[in-house]
Amino acid sequence: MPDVPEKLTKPYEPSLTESRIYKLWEESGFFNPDNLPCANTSNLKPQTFTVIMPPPNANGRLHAGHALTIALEDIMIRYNRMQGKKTLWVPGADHAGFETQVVYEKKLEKEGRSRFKMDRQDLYKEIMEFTLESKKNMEADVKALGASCDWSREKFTLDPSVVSEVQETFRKLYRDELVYRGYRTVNWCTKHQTALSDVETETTEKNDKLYYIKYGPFVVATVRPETIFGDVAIAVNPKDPRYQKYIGQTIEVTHPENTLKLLVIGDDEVDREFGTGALKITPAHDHNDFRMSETHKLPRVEVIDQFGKLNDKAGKYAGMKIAEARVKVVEDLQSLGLIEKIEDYTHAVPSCYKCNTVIEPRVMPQWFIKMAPLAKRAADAVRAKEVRFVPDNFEKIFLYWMDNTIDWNISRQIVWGIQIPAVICKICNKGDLDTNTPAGTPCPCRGVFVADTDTFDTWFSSGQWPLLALGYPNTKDLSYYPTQVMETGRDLIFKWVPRMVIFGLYLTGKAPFHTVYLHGMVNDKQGKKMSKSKGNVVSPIDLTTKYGADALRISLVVGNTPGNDLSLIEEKIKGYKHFCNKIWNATRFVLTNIGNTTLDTERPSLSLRDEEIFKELDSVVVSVTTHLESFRFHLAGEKLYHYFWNTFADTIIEEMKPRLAEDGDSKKSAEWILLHILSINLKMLHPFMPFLTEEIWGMLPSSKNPLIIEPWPKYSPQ
RNA sequence: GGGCGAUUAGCUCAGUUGGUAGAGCAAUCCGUUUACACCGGAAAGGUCGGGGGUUCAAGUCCCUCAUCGCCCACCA
Repeated sequence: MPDVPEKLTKPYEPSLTESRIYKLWEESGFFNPDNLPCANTSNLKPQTFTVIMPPPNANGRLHAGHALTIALEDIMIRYNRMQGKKTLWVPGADHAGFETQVVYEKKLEKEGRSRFKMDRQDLYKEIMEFTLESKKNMEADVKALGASCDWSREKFTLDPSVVSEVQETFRKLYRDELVYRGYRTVNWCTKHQTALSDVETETTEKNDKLYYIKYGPFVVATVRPETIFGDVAIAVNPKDPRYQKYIGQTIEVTHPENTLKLLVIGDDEVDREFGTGALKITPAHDHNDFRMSETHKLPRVEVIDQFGKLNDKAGKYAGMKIAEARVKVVEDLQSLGLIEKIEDYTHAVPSCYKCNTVIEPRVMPQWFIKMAPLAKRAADAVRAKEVRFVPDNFEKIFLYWMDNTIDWNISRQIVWGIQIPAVICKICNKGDLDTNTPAGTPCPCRGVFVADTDTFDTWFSSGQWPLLALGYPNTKDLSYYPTQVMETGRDLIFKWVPRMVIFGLYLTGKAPFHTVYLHGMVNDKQGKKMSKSKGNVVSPIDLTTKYGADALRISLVVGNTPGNDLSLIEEKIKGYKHFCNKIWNATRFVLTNIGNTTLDTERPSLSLRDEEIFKELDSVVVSVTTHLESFRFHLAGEKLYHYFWNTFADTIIEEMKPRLAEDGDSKKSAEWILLHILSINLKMLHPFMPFLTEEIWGMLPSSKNPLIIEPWPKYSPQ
């Protein structure tokens, strides 16, 4: 019996293989496309294949969804690398502005500290230290999963070059009049003390009361009686015969604290069927009412401050929190006989997606991006099929989003982020680029321009990520742009994907990727979303330790169709660990039975039955290749699994056993068949199960290059 | 109120252009034959959510209903 490596005589043990093999790959340099054979041999420009990794948040460990991302992207990358393409996968880390700030604030809270009592610079420095430390852990997790990405090109969203380019984009938008300083209602979180974009709010069902309040000749229905001090008008539908006669009149309304003069306006937006058909207008604390104040030129009276308390406009209610004031105001209105009735009412209320605090719309000066023209270009590109979606029904969702944009508030009142390169006047709220107007310049309003301390919404920088990750505007790597595939979670179809398309088109005229592959969410075994509060979070690193990265990877991919959610079932991973061992044991059998046959041994003459075996293998190669080209990774993986186990191991090996016991040509050809089928299987399995296959590849007699750069099998060897 | 997805074997899910239903796990029986018990073999298990339609043929296309899930939404 020929010698087989000692480790092959025992069951497969991933922990003895994985970190060693990863190191081998790193040292080979093949993660970097500049070192690939195709980069150095041909004088022709080799075809490139590029994927930009969605940069994981550098504020914790990877979760199960990341593992799916890594598995899918690494499959694409390894497959295309083996196809001989100049293949680049750029890793990154996201500072994740508000997300990280929230994580860090929780940490501060536990220590009995508060960001509001800290110096901006000190806070920034602390979060930076925390982030850089977390970043290391996150990167170790990415490596543990086997990601064959080019670490020499890794980017962090707070790298100085990234920061300055993000700021430059803002300046360009400003010059192109696509960014403006607006004074409008924004989504204000009273806990986190910052404005949020619409995608950072979550609507939750709330049971409230609907109060019918007498307003002079009207009765208006409202859930927010505490805002009556900010009322400036009553709106009715102009077609409503009940109220038509009042339109244009000013009516006097008595409240507990004061008497208001309210203009009656007619507006088609008012639903005649809801409530009483008459609506009180509070422009400073309601997005709708604000819009009406624009069309009808109404004043805006602020009555709630940044902490969610009533201000002195509310007289004796000043200083009270919203909930408390509501109770008191209702009591007082009732004693004045001004409440006609109170109904139970269930409605959807936007709240902060991090702390669930009800969002308070507040009028604030902030920077906004004009979305309509940018979104139109993105929609056009998608309609022209310059960008396609897998699965394709996401195209509809994307287009719906692009056709219904509202201007994007990019100012955040937090320190953790990229500072907006602007100056503002705190008196008149005018703003300008820092490069146009240096801080300290007097403002015509007799104020003075000071540096804006606000930071960008994190999606403003991540929206430019495909370019930033390639070092834009530095041209060295721009030959990799546009990239081929953007693979990410389906929840990012509106948070992230459109912004990347928009900025890619805006900055270069080209969409940043041709294909958007969206995977579903990885849920727990009951199909429930994983969350820390539910305590059902499963760490991919724990699973890797227990079953091996290969088993985890392929179990996440097989049976998982794009766009659909996946239940993470440990039994399934265990099943694929068994598959790893099956491959391991089949290899042991082959290597102990092939005598002197090597990968270089010439093809012997084959029987008719042997030809059939290779014909079947050919059809597997064709089908696996087609599936991979068509993003059907789940089918490619399943096909390989069954071919290896049921056909190769159960049938072909068994069939060859008697021949191996003989002597002569039949034995020789049997040896050759076994080694070659094993070798072709290893190549095709490599993108799915890189560690195990690379380890075994190195044991095959006369294998030279590492498997990572072996050519993808096209057809059976002749 | 709108949109999307799902509904297939006990469980988790596949089933690409329509052509007589598949896998893993679980459960049943047999087997320890020198790659592997993290194994092999055998058998069992589904009127593909209901109803209609198109077709020679439908899990697959169309309509409709039901249930579940997700997302979006400015009727105060």
